[in-house]
Amino acid sequence: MDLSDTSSARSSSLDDLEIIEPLCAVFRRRLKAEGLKYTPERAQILDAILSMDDVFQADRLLESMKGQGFRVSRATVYRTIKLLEDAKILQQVLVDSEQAHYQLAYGTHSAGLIVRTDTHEISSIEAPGLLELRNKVCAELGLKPEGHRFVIYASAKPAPDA
Amino acid sequence: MDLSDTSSARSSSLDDLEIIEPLCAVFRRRLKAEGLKYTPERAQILDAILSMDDVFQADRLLESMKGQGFRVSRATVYRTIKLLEDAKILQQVLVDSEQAHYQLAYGTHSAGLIVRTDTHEISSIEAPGLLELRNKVCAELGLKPEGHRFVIYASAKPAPDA
DNA sequence: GTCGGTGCAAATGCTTTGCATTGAT
DNA sequence: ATCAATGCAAAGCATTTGCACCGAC
Repeated sequence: MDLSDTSSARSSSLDDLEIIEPLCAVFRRRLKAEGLKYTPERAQILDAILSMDDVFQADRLLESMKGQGFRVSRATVYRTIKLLEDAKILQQVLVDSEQAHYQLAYGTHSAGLIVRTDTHEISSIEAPGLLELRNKVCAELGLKPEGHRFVIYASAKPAPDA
Repeated sequence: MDLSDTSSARSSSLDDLEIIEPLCAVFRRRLKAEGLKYTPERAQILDAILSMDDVFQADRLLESMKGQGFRVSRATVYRTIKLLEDAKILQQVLVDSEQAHYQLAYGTHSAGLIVRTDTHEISSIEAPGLLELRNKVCAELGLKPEGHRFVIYASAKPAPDA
């Protein structure tokens, strides 16, 4: 199963489609291309993901869905997340070694994240030059870059008084 | 338990000590400062770590030790790794969401890693400017930087023929 | 009507923990 | 001697999987 295939009639990348085509349509198309089915559960899960924070965890997603009255099983949530990863709609981000975190892959976040060590909030950041740095390093080593990730850990500054 | 305390007689940071003081001495001192014991198992584990690859996993460490005829329990390995992390001798690096990976914290690796997606080899890299980038981003957000990590995923270049 | 999908519960795999015993200081 | 450390086996947790039933195509 390779949902990342882009050699269909519309071969544009996700980046191009995000604005003009809703993600659910992208997903549906990728599924069909693999002979897989676009079920209500999968639609609901993608929908719920769109209403989550930038970076979320599978368990929180399930929790959120249950809170909204959806009846999905944990297994289906995990299975669908995996499908969305395969389809390059979702990507895993490594924040800590506890639970997997995910974020939408469209919009070409510069793969930069800032993790608040005090509040545990996570957000994407603009960190220019990473791509170039990555490519330079890979070129020097004679390797083909596949991806990269930059995570900053930070906390609130101490009160400026005293 | 706070092994990271550096307010003892010798208050220099690990970075200063790495060359002039063997890590086992550092560890021993930090343990003593906390009223903990420097056991043969702990010494052996630290020793085994020094002979591991730059980046290693707890399980591989245990395996390697068993291969060398040491008789440590899995529990002790995990417990000691945690102590070494507390003591800032070891640090966790996030490479994938499967298993935790560790590397020695001394030597001020620039917190850059390259992960081969084909062979799964992991090595540290020099990636200049990351610290500055981190500090700049944090300054803009009014946050205090605590740490950062840059991971590049790459594979062998396809054969240059054809 | 066919496969693939779903939910459930059991299984997995890494890591942690309770407890009785052992050992460093 | 004391109090922490060890080893074992059991427990925990996030995630995955087997299986019987269900439903999208």
